[in-house]
Amino acid sequence: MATIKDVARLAGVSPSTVSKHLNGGSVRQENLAAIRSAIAQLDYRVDPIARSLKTRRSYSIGILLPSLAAPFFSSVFLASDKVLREHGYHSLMSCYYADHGLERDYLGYLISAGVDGLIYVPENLTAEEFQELTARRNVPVVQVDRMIPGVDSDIVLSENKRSACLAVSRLIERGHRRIALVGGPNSVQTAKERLAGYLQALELNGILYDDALVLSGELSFAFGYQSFMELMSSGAPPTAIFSTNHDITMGIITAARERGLRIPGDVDVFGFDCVDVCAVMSPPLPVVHQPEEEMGRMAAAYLIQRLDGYSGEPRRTRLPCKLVL
Amino acid sequence: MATIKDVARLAGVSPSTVSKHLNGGSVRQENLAAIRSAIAQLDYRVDPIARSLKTRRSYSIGILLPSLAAPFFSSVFLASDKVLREHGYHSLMSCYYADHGLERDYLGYLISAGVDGLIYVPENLTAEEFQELTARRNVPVVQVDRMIPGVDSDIVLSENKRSACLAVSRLIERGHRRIALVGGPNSVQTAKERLAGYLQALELNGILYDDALVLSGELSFAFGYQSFMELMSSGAPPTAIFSTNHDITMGIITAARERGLRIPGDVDVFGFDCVDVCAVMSPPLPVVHQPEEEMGRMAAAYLIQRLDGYSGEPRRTRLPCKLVL
DNA sequence: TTGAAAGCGATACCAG
DNA sequence: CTGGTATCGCTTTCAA
Repeated sequence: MATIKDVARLAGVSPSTVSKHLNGGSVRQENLAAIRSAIAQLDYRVDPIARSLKTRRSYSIGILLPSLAAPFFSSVFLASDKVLREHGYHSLMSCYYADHGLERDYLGYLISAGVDGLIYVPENLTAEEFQELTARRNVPVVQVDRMIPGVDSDIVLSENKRSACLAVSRLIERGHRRIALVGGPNSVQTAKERLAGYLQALELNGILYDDALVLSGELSFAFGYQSFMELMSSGAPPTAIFSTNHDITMGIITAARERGLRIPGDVDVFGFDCVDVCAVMSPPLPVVHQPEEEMGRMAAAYLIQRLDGYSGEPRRTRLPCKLVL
Repeated sequence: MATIKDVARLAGVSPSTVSKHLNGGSVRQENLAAIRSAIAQLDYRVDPIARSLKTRRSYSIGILLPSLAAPFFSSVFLASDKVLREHGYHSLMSCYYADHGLERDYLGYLISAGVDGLIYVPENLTAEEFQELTARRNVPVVQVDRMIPGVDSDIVLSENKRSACLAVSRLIERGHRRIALVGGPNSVQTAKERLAGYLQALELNGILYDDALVLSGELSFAFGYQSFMELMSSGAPPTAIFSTNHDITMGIITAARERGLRIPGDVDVFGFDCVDVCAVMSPPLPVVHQPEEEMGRMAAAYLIQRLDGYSGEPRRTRLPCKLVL
């Protein structure tokens, strides 16, 4: 691997001059030509490691997320990546597969591995763990989609409670009184908020809360499938289900079909996310659509502002969702 | 941020001694204590950037993949991550969202960003582009799931042709003669191989190839959905469909249900991947199951061997798939 | 505009 | 075992 010195030597200038050119400075015509040719000849490329040791910038952004296989994240991070790239950054993702140990480890790793900033979708970390891992490091973090209560960072969320309430209200308007909720664990703040919205809708409509109708568990296809079977096997099954997660929704739909139950004929279902998939069903499955692209863009924008020196109070943005019926 | 010098000063030893301890060397008892206490007191952590400038090792492995939202990749990289971690490495993923420009850019970026090795799922790059981007760099690459023809690296694939042939043969055994294939673009080697298996099965069974029954396109839900509609709207629709991709399969199933066609009653479908999802349908959708975990583990193992100095010929491994009926 | 020299934070060699 | 010194590759004064 050629170094900047090799280039300098071949071009007959000093390393400083090469460096200057590399970083957009102006150089005398003839030197410019010589440097360019030397670079081409040697296939020289700057070593980002060495560069960032000196500059303390790597122009890479860490993305820490719990799961690869969710269209929601795919959309969010495609959008954030686009913005980041426009500003000269690259995204480096680490997936912790919803594992607490991995989440800790990768958070610590990314923070000290030299990323300039971090977009983080938390799941199981406590505020204390987070503080400990990020203390003294000067890496701005933006939490997306979820948040660790007690962690002060920029945050981009959607209006989970409000959207959930609207969705459930919709089901109530359609005449349902026994509405189940199948969602994520309470350790996930976002799941809690959606549950709160569900409860609010019940309350607003004078419907009594029935413990047996609320199932919280893994954000997975399997959990959705099992939950459906469980709910429908009970003595008093719900007439409608509000599912607060994509994978869960898919599990529910599959289970319903397997049981020979029509949606929405026999049981009504309201989902969250996965608009593309749901829109194509017949009839389309109504869902709460989160503004993935905007969430991604905004997270990236917040991060870039911090990297550009902005140091105001942590911002908490709640983006509105749409009900797609 | 405290540096090794700060620690040395506080501990009353030289940086070299601290470094020795940091890297597992033995140090006199009293110094050990002093160093440890200094590290704790200062919350010192080694700077991986500086370290890797010197050692030329970052203990990070790049993972370059075309898509986040595929359970297949999730399984593969969970498995590879596990192996890599056991050997002290971390995974850093970049997703290029099936975009050629992004694929190029991120490949170049990762290669020069200091990853020690790369696990790569290619899609659109030519061998020339690949060579150019990786030339002179000494980063071992393992291709997984797909391959760029002409690129000599370790490769872990599954037996695409054979599995496809078996799957289609199965459909033929069930009495089908008009079998459609819906799969990926020809630029993806793996898609080609599966098509080849399909053709082989037809030939072995004396079935004439019908151009109208073979649809190649994006590896997406939408393409599967459209393809199904197109196939079933034609004058002579197939009685069975072989789908060579998860997302495509989901699109097909959705479309079939929308049309009110029963699987396998009205139209038979054989899929690829997404075993968990397909197993839970009723009746379970038969699929070719690739050994994701083993693919991931093996890719990681190959990489680690290279990083440990192994320099034999590039290895091409074909892992057998299972038909899950 | 240019280049000599210092330094980013850590490791490695080698003499003591 | 210990520590001085050189060095990794690049950027950054600062004087010329």
